[in-house]
Amino acid sequence: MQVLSQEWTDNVKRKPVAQARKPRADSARNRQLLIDAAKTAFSEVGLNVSLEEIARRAGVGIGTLYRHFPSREAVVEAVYRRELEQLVEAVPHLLETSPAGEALHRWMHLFVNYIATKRLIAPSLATIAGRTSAPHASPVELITRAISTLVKDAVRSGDVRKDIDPSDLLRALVGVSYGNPDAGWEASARRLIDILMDGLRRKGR
Amino acid sequence: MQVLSQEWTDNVKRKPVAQARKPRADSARNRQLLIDAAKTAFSEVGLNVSLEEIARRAGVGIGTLYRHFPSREAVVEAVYRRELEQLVEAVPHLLETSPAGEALHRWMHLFVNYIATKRLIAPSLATIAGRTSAPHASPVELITRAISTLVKDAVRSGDVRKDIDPSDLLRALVGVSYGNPDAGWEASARRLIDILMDGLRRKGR
DNA sequence: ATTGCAAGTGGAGGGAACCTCCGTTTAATA
DNA sequence: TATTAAACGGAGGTTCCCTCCACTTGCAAT
Repeated sequence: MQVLSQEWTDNVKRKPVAQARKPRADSARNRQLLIDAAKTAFSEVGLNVSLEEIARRAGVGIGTLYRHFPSREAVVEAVYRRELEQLVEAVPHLLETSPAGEALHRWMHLFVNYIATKRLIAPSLATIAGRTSAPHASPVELITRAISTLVKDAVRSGDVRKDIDPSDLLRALVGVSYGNPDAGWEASARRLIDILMDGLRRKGR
Repeated sequence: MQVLSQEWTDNVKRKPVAQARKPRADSARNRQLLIDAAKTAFSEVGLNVSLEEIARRAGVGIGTLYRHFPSREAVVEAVYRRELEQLVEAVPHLLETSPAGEALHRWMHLFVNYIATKRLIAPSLATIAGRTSAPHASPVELITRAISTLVKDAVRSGDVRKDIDPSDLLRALVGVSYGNPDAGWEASARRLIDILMDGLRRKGR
């Protein structure tokens, strides 16, 4: 489920004049440790947590953090990117291990996690938004594709009613997550999602 | 045109047991100097300009800055608030010194200034949004009221056509300012405003 | 296995920014 | 003019940022 690091992906595409060596295992491991540590540190301490503390939590030196992420924003972006990746890549996994209806239901809860992270880091994400280079699909696209797959499967298997448009469902998810008083929005969103799911299951009896 | 400082307004309301002394003139002056310095420093250096530089530009000590604004966010908020105040309070002044049509035109350009500031400081404004206490009118309300006054006067005086809804005009202003590529949005917005104004003046001939 | 070495690591340290604290100054009143 | 509380300023302790480089480690070739 873990995706390869961005650097490695890039290296593969590099011109193969004396082809590059495989990246070291510890490098990739440390990168993951740093992103994990950053995510929890952001939520526990706040967005202004010192980079030194993030390095400490990850069990690496501050120099290592700076090699992987040249700036605070790079750290934030990495956290966000990974969250998005996990959301998208969870789809095939969920469809393999659960009935399609339940896969959809679980994914909607993952979506709440994603929004939680996004809310947390939105302030410093703002400055880098709109800077996406050409070959990257937009988050909205990726998410739309993901939910469409799930809905289609769930409809085909008869787990949910036919008259449901994935885009409508996505709008509902965004609605229950965003247009909300700040305190307790997450619990509220999860309750509403469960209700929504119940509604989806009674297929227009 | 300058509004009284927040502190003084509050003091007036305080219980008059041995009534408070008038606040010192230098205090209010320094507050204004700080806000001015902060605004230009933000636009010239960036949002991360050090508070020490802001104090230096204002010609006051760092301790003075911290007495007036306990945190960086407080500075940002003060800049934004004053910008909003100026936008709203410009209305009567403009109406006194210009024909109603020109007052409206000039105000629309002030609106671009306001948006420019807002764009600049939006990232750190995000964290304090939605924290407004009860007795404060929302920015949208204030602005709507302002533009309504201007439009009504301009219609009454015959400077602009009758079939113009202030809300529509506001939406247009937001449109030309926001939904735009980042570079050069300001010049573009000003050109469009001039065109818009020409349109408003030909009263459905 | 051994070895060469590029890639990766860690943390000391210089510099910048934050923020407090308190002795000094100054504006408002009597 | 004298009094006094409010406001000022900036030294300095603390924290954080970020670079630099001597050291370590994993990959690949032998």
